[in-house]
Amino acid sequence: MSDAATHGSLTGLRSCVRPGNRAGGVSQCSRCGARKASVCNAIGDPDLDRLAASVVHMTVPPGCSFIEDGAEATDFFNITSGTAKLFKLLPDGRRQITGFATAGHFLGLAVGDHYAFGAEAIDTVHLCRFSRPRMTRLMDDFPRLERRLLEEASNELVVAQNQMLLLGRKTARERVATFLLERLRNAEEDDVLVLPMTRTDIADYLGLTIETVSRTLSALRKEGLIADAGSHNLRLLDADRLADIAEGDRD
Amino acid sequence: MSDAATHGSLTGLRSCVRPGNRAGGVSQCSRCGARKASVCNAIGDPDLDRLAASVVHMTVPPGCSFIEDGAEATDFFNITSGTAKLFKLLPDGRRQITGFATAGHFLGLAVGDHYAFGAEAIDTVHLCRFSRPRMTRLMDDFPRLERRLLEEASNELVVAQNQMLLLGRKTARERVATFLLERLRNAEEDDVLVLPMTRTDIADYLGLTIETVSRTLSALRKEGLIADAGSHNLRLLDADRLADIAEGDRD
DNA sequence: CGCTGTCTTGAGAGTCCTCAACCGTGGTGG
DNA sequence: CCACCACGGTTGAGGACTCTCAAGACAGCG
Repeated sequence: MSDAATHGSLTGLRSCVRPGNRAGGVSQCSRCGARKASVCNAIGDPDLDRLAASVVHMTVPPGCSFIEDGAEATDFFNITSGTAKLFKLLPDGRRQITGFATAGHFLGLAVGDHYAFGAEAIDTVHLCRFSRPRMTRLMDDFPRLERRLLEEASNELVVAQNQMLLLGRKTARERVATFLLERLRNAEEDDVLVLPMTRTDIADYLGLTIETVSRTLSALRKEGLIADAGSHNLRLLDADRLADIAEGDRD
Repeated sequence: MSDAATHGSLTGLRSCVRPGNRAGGVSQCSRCGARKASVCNAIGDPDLDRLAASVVHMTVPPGCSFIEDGAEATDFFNITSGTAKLFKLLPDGRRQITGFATAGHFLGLAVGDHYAFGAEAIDTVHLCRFSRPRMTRLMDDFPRLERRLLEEASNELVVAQNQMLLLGRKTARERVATFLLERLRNAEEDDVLVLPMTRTDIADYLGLTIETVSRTLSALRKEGLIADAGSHNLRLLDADRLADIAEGDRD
């Protein structure tokens, strides 16, 4: 944890999160934009007040961490907007980003009672915090919620296996192509994707260096497969070709 | 899926599994050696007959696959003895082993209704097969089972994140050291570990080539950190030093 | 005893990393 | 207003770690 600063922005470590407010009225959860995509949709409208009473809303400014690797796992989190990075560190500061979490993602599943990863906001992140005891009670009362969580965990496992394949067996070019297509799913438009994270984040996610990421993107640009579309935006010009590259076809 | 044969033993693809028998008597599950470590321990003795009636025992010979990537996910599996490898393939045959599953491991959690990985027996594997509908009914009737599964999935996620760190950021030497220590946990003796898998499997698990694995083991042997202990066995002579290496300390 | 498959070891090549310089943008303060 | 700095990103040259290709050693088995 020494010179992690050389690898990331690292404003983190001391959490710079505002205390947060208990969710005000009954309608809070029903108006939540992330509800459709999140585990909360396992709880029906009539019971939403139970849910709303169990959560604390929080706002995490960019660059601030809200889960610290190894800390006691006291809470679960549900992201309602923004993007966070989840990561693990080696003692010498090498970092692996294990995933980017956006609206609807549920965080905090841990073995034992300590988090096994860190989490830091990339842009401003809004999230709901559940204490463990409250969450347990919710699961007791709403079995559908528990089933939904199992479903979510299964999804994450599949994603993790894909990422292992990427990290263990794909070339830099294939990794970047895979990443771009993956980002497409989080995109609003058909071919324009938003990259709120820095090159350093992308590199730490793909198991590469920022130079290799930059060079690879430049190459794809030169080949007419992608184009700039403003700051932190990219346009995919040939997603089919990128998909071929991502799977290792031809080069 | 073309020349995967160049990367692994690959007797697989066509499943060579014997049909299997319904678990005979009530006592089958209570005598199961894997019960202690498996999700089945969520179900109390009085209900074990319900459990036993829901499973089919199967024996999978070495080298045979019992889960095929992309196939319809009709069953869950619980390994009771032996070791299986879980893997994903790229179209050109590159393989990533995402994990080794031993007694107590629960397999088959999938997103949607298709498996996202393949599974193949390394040595002779004995397992219990649950059909999805039966499993769903069991979870309905035994909420503790469902909670246990969520716990298991959380564990797997933590393991997966560690593996991503390994694949994305560790050197060959660190990877091998990490692997050896990981194997130590599955070992019966304090310092002797069993490696039922081939070098090819280890390489595909660590994101390396068999040559690099072999060279790295030779180097550790030369340094007096490990020693041969018979076929497929290794003795760890300095686990502390290996732990340092695994985390990137000094060299 | 020869065959086959696994493992080991060596030499050379290639991909990606390291080190370094440079560019562009945004914020700050003289 | 603009110089200055900090930060993120790009590009280049050289090097290192791991891969590829190849040959040989070893063990199991018909």
